[in-house]
Amino acid sequence: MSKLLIPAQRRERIHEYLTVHRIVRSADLGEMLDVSEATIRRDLEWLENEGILERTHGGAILSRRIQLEPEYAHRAKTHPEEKRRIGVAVAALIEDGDIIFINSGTTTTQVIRHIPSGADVTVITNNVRAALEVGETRFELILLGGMFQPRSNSVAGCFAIENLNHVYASKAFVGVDGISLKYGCTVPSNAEAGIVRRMLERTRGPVTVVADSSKWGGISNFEIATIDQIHRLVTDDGFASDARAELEARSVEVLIAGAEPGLNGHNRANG
Amino acid sequence: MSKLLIPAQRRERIHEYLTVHRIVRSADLGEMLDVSEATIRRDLEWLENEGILERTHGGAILSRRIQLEPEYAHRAKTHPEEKRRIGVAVAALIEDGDIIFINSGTTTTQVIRHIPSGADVTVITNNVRAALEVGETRFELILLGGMFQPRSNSVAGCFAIENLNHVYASKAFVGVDGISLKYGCTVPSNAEAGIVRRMLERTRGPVTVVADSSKWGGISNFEIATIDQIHRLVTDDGFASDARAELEARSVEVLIAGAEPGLNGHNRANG
DNA sequence: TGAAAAGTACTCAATTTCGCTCATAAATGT
DNA sequence: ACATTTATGAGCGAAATTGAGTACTTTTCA
Repeated sequence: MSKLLIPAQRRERIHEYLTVHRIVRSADLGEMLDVSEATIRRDLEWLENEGILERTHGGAILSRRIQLEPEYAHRAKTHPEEKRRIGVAVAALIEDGDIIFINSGTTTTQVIRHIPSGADVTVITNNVRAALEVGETRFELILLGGMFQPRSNSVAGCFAIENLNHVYASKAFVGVDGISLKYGCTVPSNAEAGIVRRMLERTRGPVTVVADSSKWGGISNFEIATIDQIHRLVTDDGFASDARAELEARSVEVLIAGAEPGLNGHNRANG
Repeated sequence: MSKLLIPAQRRERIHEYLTVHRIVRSADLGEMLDVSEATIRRDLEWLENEGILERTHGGAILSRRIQLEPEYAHRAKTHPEEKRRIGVAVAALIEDGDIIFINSGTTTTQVIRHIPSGADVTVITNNVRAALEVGETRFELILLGGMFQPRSNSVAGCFAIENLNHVYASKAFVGVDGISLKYGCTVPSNAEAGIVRRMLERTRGPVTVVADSSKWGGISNFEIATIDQIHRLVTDDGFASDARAELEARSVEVLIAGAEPGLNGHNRANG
C-alpha cells in the first residue's frame, strides 16, 4: 500500500479537482495527493502542455478556453487562410432577405463568421460552434436540434431532419470533405449526410459548395449530392484550371476566392 | 495554513467583486483579502494590463469594455463558487438510465459540466454553451433546435417546442432567475419560459430547481412553475433556514450544496 | 490658495515558489 | 540477469511575491 496512484491517475485527479475549483495551490495538491511539490509541479507542467490548465505562481488555474476537440482543432488548422478567403467570398454572395442553409465544417464556420452584422438574413445551420461565435445579435441564426456530435461540433439526427421539414431556404452553402466529377460531393459521417441531403431537398435557390482546393478529387464516405445537383463552387486560387473547365462544362459556376478584396468595394445587398 | 490564497486566486476574487460592485477601494480589498495595500495595488496594476479594470485614486473601476461584455459572461461571474458546488451536488442526483431535461443558465451549465464521464445518461437541453464544453463523448447530449439567443447562449422557439413533443424525461433540472413562495419560479425571457414549461409537462420524475441562495425572494419576468410544481431545490449554504422550513412545509425537498469535496476521501478506484 | 490627508510609486529585505540537477528506486525491455 | 527508461524526492541558486519604509502626487476642504 505504499503507492496508491500512478502518475496518470494523479493527473486525472488534479484535472477533476480543477474542473470543480478552477484554481488550486500546488502545496495543497502535494498534501492532498501525498507527493512532493516537485512531483506536483511536473504534473502541472504536463497538464499545461496538454492545454488543460495554466500555471501561475503558487499553483494553477483551469484553462479558460473551451477545449476544442482535437480533431476539429486539427481540421481548423489545415488551409486556414484559404478557408478564410472562401468565407469572405461566400459572404458576399448573400443578399438581404435570404434564408440560408449552412452545414457543419470548418470552412462553413468561416462563412458564418463573415456574414456582415445587421444583415437581413436568416441562417439555419447545424453548426453549433458557429452559433456561439456569432455572439451578439448580428443576424438571425436558427440552430437545428439533434444529437450533439463532439468531433464536428454539430448536431445531427432525427430532431434536425424533423426541424428541416418546416422550412425552405433561398440558398444553401455546403461544406464537403471531398468533391469529384465522378463521385460528387461526399462527407465523412452518415448523420451529416442525412442532414445535408434534406437541406438540399428544401432549397429553392442555388446550391453552393464551399471547399478549398485540396478537396478536389477527394472522396469521403457518404455522398450528399452529384455534381449536377450543385450550381456553384467557391474555392481558392489553388484550384486547377482544367478542373474548373470540366465543372463549367457541367454548368457549375466556379468562383475563386482571391487574395484580400480590400475594405471598400463590397457591393452586397440591393444588387 | 499560513497563506490561503495564491496571487491568481486573489486577482480572480477582485475581478468577481468588481463584476458585482463595479467600483472598489484598495483599502477595502486589502482588508477583505488580508494582504497589504501594496499587494493590492500590484494586483490592480496586473488586472489593468489585462484590460479588466481601470485604476483610479483610491481603488479601481470595472473596465467599460468588460461591462459591455455579453450578459452571459457577467452572470457566469456572480456567485461562481456557489454555482460550482451546486453543480457538483446536482450531478450526484443523476442515475444511470436517466433521461434529463436541463435548461439554459450559468448554474445549469455547471450541472452539465459535472456529470461524470461515461455515465449512461441522456441530457436534453437548450443550453448551447454547455454542449460545446462537454467535449469528448462523455454521455449522450441532445440539443434542442431553435432561434439562437446570444445573451443566454441558448436556443428557443418553435423548433425547440416541436422537438420536445417527441420526448419524455425521467428528471428535470431547472435553473431559474428568481424563486419565491408567492410568485414561484421565474425566468427573464418569454422564449425560455415557454421551453421550460414544456419540459416540465413532459417530465415523469422529480423536478429539481437549481438556484444559488441569492435567487431566493427574486421575481423575474415570466413564470415557469409554481412552488407546488417542483419537488426539490438545490442551493448553497447561504440559504436562509426559515425559507427552507417554508419550502419543506410545501413538500419541496431542500438540498444544501456544502463545501469542499476534497480529493482523498473519495474512495474511487481501488483505494 | 494652501496645508493636511489620502493615495501612490519606488526601493529593499525577507519569504516563498520555481527550475534545475542529481541520486535513488521502481518499472520495463532484452 | 542486466541495461534502460521512467518516476520521484531532496537540495540549491534564481526568480517572483510580499510588506514595510520613504519620498512623491493627488485630493480634500477650509
